[in-house]
Amino acid sequence: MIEPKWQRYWDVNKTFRCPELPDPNGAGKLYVLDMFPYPSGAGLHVGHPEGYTATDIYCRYWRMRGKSVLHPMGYDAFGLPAEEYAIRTNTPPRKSTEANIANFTRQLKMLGFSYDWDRVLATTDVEYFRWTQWIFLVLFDTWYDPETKKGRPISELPIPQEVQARGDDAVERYRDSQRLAYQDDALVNWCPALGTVLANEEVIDGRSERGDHPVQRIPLRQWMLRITAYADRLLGDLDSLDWPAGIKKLQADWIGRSSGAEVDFPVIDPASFAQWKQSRSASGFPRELKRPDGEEHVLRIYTTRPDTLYGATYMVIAPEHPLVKTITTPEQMRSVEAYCEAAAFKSDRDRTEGDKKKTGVFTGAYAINPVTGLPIPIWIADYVLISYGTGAIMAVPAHDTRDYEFAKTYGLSIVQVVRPDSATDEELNAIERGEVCFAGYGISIQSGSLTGLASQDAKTRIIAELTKYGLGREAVNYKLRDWLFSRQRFWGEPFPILHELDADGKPNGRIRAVSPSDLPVDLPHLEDFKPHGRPEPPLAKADDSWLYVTLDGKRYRRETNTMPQWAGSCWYYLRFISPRADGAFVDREQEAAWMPVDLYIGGAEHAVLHLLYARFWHKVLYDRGYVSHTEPFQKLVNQGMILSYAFRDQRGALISSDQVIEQEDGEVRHRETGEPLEKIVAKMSKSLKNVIDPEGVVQEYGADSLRLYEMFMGPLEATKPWSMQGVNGVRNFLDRVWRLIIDSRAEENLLVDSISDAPPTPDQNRVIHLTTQAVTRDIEALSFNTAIARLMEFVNFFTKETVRPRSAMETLVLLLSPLAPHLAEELWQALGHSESLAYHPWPAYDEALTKLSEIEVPLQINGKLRAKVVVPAGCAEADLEHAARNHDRLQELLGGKSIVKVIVVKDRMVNFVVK
RNA sequence: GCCAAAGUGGCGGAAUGGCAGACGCGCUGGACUCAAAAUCCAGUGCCCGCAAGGGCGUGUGGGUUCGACUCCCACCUUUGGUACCA
Repeated sequence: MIEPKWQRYWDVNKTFRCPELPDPNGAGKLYVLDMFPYPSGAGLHVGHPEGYTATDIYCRYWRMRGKSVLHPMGYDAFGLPAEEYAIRTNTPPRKSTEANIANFTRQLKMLGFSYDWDRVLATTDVEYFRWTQWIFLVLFDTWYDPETKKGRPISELPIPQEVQARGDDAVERYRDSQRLAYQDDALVNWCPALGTVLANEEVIDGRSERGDHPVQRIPLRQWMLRITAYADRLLGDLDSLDWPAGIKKLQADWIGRSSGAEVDFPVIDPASFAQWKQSRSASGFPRELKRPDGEEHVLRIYTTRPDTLYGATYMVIAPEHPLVKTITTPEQMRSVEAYCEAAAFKSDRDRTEGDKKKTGVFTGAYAINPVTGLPIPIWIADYVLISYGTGAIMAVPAHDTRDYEFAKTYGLSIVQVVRPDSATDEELNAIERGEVCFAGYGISIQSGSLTGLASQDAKTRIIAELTKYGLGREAVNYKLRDWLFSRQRFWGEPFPILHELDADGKPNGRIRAVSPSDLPVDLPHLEDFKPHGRPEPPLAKADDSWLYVTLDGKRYRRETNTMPQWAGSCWYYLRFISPRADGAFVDREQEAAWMPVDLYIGGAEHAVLHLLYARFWHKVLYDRGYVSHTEPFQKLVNQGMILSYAFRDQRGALISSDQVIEQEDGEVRHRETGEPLEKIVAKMSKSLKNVIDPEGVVQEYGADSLRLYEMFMGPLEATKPWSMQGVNGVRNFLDRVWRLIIDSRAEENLLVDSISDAPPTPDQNRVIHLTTQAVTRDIEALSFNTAIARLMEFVNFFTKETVRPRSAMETLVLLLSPLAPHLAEELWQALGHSESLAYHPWPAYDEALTKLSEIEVPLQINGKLRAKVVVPAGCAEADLEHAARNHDRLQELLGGKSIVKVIVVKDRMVNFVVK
């Protein structure tokens, strides 16, 4: 078994240990990162080795090219599955997590990845999350200055006069409200059965994804991170990144910047509108609306289409809007209350999923359209979300599909104010009659001073007018929300936060950060961390000795929420740089030397959450001067998903693969019914019994075969199906490489007789240089499938050669070594080397030697291939044309036709255009 | 609905606008063998033809070009993602 031998060798010799700083005499630094795995009990699946092999090849290649390579691995080990498993088996999560990590490490080493194992870390290591907590304190100690567009220390926060006047307590509260980490009452998905809040993604149709338990929306005081402050920078800096365009777009859409205007609609008697307008004209547009009081109410809306303001025929506010209670008329109160109550029960997802039938209820109240002066009805509908914009909209049914649908349902009036630039009369009539909704840009009509303007110009114009009369202003909105950062779970990082208690032992609302010198705040030992059905975190059940702290004569209770799983993965790439650093989360000098990550490979499922969260933390750390770059991951590549074959019967039902018989003619039938089945490609799943276990593949075919197959399947970024026959194919190739060099009849590794010290023949030399060139280019481009194909061609060629120069075989072994390192090391040794080839210089190639002296050039007539002519390589175009014209076959075909034009491409082709 | 990626032999897939199908799987034939496996050699897009050769071929329809898998337009299909964001 040569694989364990070399794995031991690399381990014992620490072959892939990375220096603290890049070698100043080397070819530069390279930081290559894998998305570290969640160590589940199931072990590695075939998707892990795909990305990990790709990065491993890249690293091994660049080491041979002389770069200092940082290539670490770790574990993202906090999280709900571990906790659930712990509850089921009644074992502490730390114990099962450690066992899973040990298993993952064993499996990863079995695949021969060239990680620097001295740098391994887990987010659950106390010494790791000590610094996760420390970074949280940085967030807590930072406010975002919109002037400089930077995060700054909270001590530099200017305190407004009126706050200062109200005393220290008010100042403290004001500071707390401006921090990047702050507490807020948020509506959360609370699942009593699971005893935790759930992310929106974990709730389906009002029930939990796990266990199918009911989920309620309840307000809970939660920790939030002010990621919205960084929305503009997170969006703008995407430009500088070498990421797939699709992922950038996904992030941009997630941030969801839109621009438009805010407009105020007064809820008053039409008779007093003129007076209101005049007072607004004088006072200007108020920065913030006063809390609802007295007679005069104002609805502020946000719109991206202020140019359609004249077409606003009604308004809609969210059921949670603060004005619901105050403006609803007594007659409507009952139905409004019923509607709002029903809406409260639904989650955001519920409200937006399923059938999109619009529902709503009339408040009985009217607002004045500030440009037409006409009263328009105010409705409540759950298609308006309180969490976006101002929670209220102006409805323009003629030019917004949602408003249109709503208006049609409730018989509200539709007024057209935009005419399409180009449309048939029929279409124009249909819009005019309100039979269709036109949501595009065009020319404003029936819109006062805007009439005749193109939509974009109308926007600019109306915003100017609104601003002038104090009715509105230009505004920007984001879909991105602040990040709900706390969880009611045991298995996560405790917050380094203390709540001050009053004399009765109740929190008085003042909070205090744990001093950095008192970190880490370790998890307490809990006998019972099971959910109890109340939204109190499990840590509340900790011993008093953990829970209560006395500092400076004051009593405090620890924060009992824990951080979400994302926390640890937000900065692990920094810890890898100096994993044992004691005085800081990362060593400054080393950070500056290794960052940014030059290549980051992982699945596309992290396109938004992890990659956005990590960028956010990095920018805060940058603003506070702790890291030297604005972005962490310079180049990102998403590996494609590996699928597996599955079977479907005539009704379309999926059939478990152990129920299937494949016949010799390729037909597949059901084992019991004999029914013919369709072979399809599907995600691997337990129920389909089509899961491929990488460990089993290693046992049967070897790690090099698994690595090579996963790279040979197709382009790294493509989704592709697994085929065991394909694994066998690459295994055959590796065997052929072995037999090319090693005499398999002998017991020991003796070289085959045909290997000689003779120099390569010109033909052989051409193959050597051509292959070196192609493999070099392909590995650098992460095009491993074609690199392997080129090596196969090399082997096919030399298998036929009866004299195989040693130098050619050495080149082959070196070119193969990043892809199939175990076999390559063994062959390298057999070829007489005592050192590992891991740092042996990569073979060089001479482009001149890759060229043939004579080439065959295709001859076309009217673009159709008709003949070929052999000419010296690089021969002049005139000579090439001459050779083509003199070609017998071509002359025959050209006979009697007049040549209109001849296109000659040097070394490529000649095309005769004839009539 | 919207967004993204992709449609090439029996299958996975190759092809800076210039010989479509590299490489692998599968299949067919041959060598070796008592036989089988393994291995090696040859062939393998489809159609017509004994052959030489010819015709047709990269989802569909159009376009640009001397020349299109590749560029442009429209459409169809598949796979991901997303969902009332005003």
